[in-house]
Amino acid sequence: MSLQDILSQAVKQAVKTVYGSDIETIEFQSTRREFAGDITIVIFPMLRIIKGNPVQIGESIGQHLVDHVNEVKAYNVVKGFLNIEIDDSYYVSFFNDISNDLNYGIVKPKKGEKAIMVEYSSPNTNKPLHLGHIRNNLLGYSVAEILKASGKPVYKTQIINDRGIHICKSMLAWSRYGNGATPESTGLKGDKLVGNYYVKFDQDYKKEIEALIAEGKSEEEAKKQAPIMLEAQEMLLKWEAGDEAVVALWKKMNNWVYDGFDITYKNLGVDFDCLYYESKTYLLGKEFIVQGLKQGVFFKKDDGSVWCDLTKDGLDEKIVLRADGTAVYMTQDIGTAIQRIKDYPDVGGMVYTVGNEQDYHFKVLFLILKKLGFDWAENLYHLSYGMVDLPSGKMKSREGTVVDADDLLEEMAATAGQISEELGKLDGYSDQEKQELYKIIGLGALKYFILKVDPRKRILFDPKESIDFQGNTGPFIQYTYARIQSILRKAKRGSSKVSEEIHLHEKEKSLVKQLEVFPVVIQNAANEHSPALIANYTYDLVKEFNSFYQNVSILAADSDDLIDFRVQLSAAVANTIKNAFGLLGIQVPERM
RNA sequence: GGCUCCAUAGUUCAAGGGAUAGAACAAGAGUUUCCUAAACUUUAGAUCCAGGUUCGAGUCCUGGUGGAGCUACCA
Repeated sequence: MSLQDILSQAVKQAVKTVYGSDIETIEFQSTRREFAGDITIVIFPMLRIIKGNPVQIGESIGQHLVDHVNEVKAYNVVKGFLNIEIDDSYYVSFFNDISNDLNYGIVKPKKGEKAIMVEYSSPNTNKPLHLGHIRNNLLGYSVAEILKASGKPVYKTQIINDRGIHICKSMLAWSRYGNGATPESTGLKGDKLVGNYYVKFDQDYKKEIEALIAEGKSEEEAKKQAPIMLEAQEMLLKWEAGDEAVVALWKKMNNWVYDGFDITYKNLGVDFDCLYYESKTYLLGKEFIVQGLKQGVFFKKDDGSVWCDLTKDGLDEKIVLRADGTAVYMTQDIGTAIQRIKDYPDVGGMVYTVGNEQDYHFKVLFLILKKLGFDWAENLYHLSYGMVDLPSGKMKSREGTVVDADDLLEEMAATAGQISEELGKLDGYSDQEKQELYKIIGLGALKYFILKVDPRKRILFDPKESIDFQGNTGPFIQYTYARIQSILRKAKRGSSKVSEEIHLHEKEKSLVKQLEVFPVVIQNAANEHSPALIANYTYDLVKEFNSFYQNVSILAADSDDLIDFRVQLSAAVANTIKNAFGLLGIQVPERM
C-alpha cells in the first residue's frame, strides 16, 4: 500500500472518530520547501462536510495521525494546510525496496488487457519528411512507449498516403525530365529524388497558369485548364483503372520513397508494428455506410449523396459518400478503423497522432463510429498537436522555408560535435565512437526540445539559434546520467541494504521522494497522452540530483554506510533517468 | 459569420481550483587543489483587458483584445 493510501485511510478514520462524518476524497500535495514536512493535506475542501475552524480541524487530524500511524513523525498546521513529517525509516525502507529494481515504475502489459493502436507519421509519398513530421513521429512514438509502460499492449502503425493526384504529379514530372534517374544513379535518397520532381511539376504548372492568364483566362480557369494538370488527372484515372505502365511506375517510385523514409525513421529511432496503405484502404468503408443507412445513422439526399446529421451534437451535417457513390476521406477513415479492429481483435482503442488542423475531422469521425455502435469507439483519442512554426511563420515548401528532417538531424549531431570539441570532452575516443555520441547527444537535444512542450501548444523553432545544450535540455540530463556512470565506475559499490538507522539529509530525502512518484507520473502521462510530463519530471529529478551532487561528497562521505547509500541512490537516479528517457525515445550515453 | 484551440519574466517553457506563480536562456555577481564546470550558488524580472463564481482563480464562467486553425461531393 502506498503512503498516500495509508494516510488517506487514516485521515478518513480520524475525521470519523473526531467529527463523526465521512469524507470522500482527500487532497494531497507535496509540502512546499519553506515549511517543515513531506506531504501536505489541504483542509479547506473538508469544510463543506465538517463545519469549523480549518486550523483546529488540521490540529486534531494531525494529532490523530501521529498517534495512530507509524510513518507519521510530526505535523504542523499553517492556515488550512496540514503538513505531515514522515519518518526517515519509511523512505529508507522504501528505497531498499526499489533500488535494485531496474524496471522500477514500468508496468508490464497485463494479460488479457485490451491493446491500443497508436497511429503516427502517416506521410505523403511525394515529399520528404520535415520538421512537422518529426514532432508527429516523436509524439506518437513516445506516447506509444508511455502507454506500454503503463501496462497496456500497444501496436504502432501508420497509414501511408500513397495514392492520389499528388503522386501522379511526381510521376508525370519524372517521366518528362527524369531520363531514367534513380536513387542509385543520382546518389539521392529516394524520397528526396521523388520530392524534386514534385517541385518540378509545380514549377511547370505555375508557368502554364501564367501563360494562360496572359491569354486572358481567369486564374481559376487557368488552374483547371493547365495541360500538365489535365495530364496528371488523366494519369490518376489510368492508375485507378489499373493501367499496367502507370501502376508499375507508381510502385517503383513509391518504393524509392519508402527506402528513403526508412533511413529517416531509423535515424530518428522510431518504428512501426504494422503498416496500412491508403491504396488498399481507400475503397473501404462503403459497406458500413449502407449499414449505417439501415440503422438510420445516415440519410440520403435527393442527389444520392449520403450524409450524417450531427446538428444535434452541435456540429454540422457531414458528407460520408459522394453523389456518384465514391468514398470521401471520412468514408475511408471509418473503413480503416473498422478494418484495424478486424485485423487485430485484441485492440480496444486507438490513438491518432495528427495535427490540430484536423480536430474537427476526428471529432466527427469518433462521433460517427459511436453512432454506428462500436464499443471500442469510446476509446478513441486524437493526439492533436500544434504546428511547428518558424520565426518567419509557417513552413512553406513554395517559399523554401521547410526544415528538412534529414538535414536537421545532421545539423544537430554536428552542433553536438562542435560543442564537445570546444569543451575538450571525449579525448581518447575513436572517431567512430565520437560520431556515435554526437548523434545521441544531438538527437537528445532535438527530441527533448520538442517533447518537453505540451503537445497542444505551438512550437517556435528558430533554425538559426538552433537548440540549446545547456539548462533545461536533453544534453543536460544526458550529462548528469554520464556523470553518475562515472561515479559508479569509481565506486566499490556494495549491494547491501541501507541500514534503517541511517539519518537522511534533506537532499537525499528529496531525491527518494522524487523517485517515489515516478510510477504515478507514468500513469498520468499515459492518461493524458503527454510525454511533456515525463520530460519535466526527469528534469526536476536531475536538478535535484545536481544540487545533491555539488553539495555533498558521495565517495568521501564520513561513513561506509553513507557512501554505500549515496552510491546506491545515485545509481537509482541514473536508472530512473534511463527509464524515463527511454519513454521519450532518447538514449543516454555512458560518457560525454 | 459560426465553431475550436492558444495567450504567463526580454525569450523558450512549467504550475492536478490551493500557501510567497516555478525553471532555463539572455543580463548582473560568485564557485574549479575534491566524484566530469554541458555543472553549482546567487541578484533582478511575468499571469492580455474587464467583470463574475469561490474561503481561495494563471487555472472555472461571461464579455472584449490579439494570434492560429477548421468551417470542400480535397486528402
